[in-house]
Amino acid sequence: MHQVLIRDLNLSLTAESGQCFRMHPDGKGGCQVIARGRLLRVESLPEDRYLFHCHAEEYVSIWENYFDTGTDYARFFSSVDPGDSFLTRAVTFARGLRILRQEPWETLISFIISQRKSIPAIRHAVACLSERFGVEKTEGDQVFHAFPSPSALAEQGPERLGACALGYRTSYVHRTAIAVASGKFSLEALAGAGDAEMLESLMTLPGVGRKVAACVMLFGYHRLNAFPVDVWIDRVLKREYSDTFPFNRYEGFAGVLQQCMFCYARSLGPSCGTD
DNA sequence: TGCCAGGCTTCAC
DNA sequence: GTGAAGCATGGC
Repeated sequence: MHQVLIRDLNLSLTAESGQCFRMHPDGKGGCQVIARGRLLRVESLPEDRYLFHCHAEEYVSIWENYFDTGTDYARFFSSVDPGDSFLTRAVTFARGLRILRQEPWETLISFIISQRKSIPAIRHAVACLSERFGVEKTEGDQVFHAFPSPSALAEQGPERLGACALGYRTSYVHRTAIAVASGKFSLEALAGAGDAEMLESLMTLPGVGRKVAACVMLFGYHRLNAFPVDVWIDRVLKREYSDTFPFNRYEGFAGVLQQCMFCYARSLGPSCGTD
């Protein structure tokens, strides 16, 4: 057990923000998350304190980084143009949201699966792949499955992968797994690339277009300037900004604001509160 | 029952 | 280079 003080952290909002699919709120401000081959429970305590159900060493070596506790999000939010009422409302709504530092591989496959799927459907597919093809582990008296490795997915036939409701994305997942498992595509080497090079490189993978690549950059490589445009953000950019969002003003962290707008827009519904 | 979902690929033009 | 069609399936 390890107790820490973390300001500006909203675990349930982060868990349901659509950036991760194996993090579940406990309904009391805490959560349970499976990531980096481990299962962790976090309890919320009064006055911005959190009880991590792990040793202090594990907190320092893994979770401190995973929850991105070292980044000053208040600085991002306070830089928002006060005259931009939509963005001001979005960052107020999303206070406590963090961009998790997830593993590139899991993020890549999760967002290939995500295309034209709802968030609950993505969760089910990711859970199914993990349960069927991931290594079984235990944490205390709880059994869980790590996210499957590239080779574990590459060696499955498409019919076995497709049993997890991947639909037409099955061959994308399979072919991408083969590319990574064979070493033909190195996610490790990509970490040293510049943003433009990383985007182009990711888009060479099957099933990875501009939007999925941006998600992998933002959520898997913590490139905070990456700005995924999905159907929700596309509606926001058109309705609120007439397709002229001031990216230059938010250079270096536009992706954090994008995630705030995504959460806020979803809370309003498809009409973005215009009806 | 019908519509929509954190889109991508393919193929005309 | 641009735009439209087609795609599998689950959730609401």
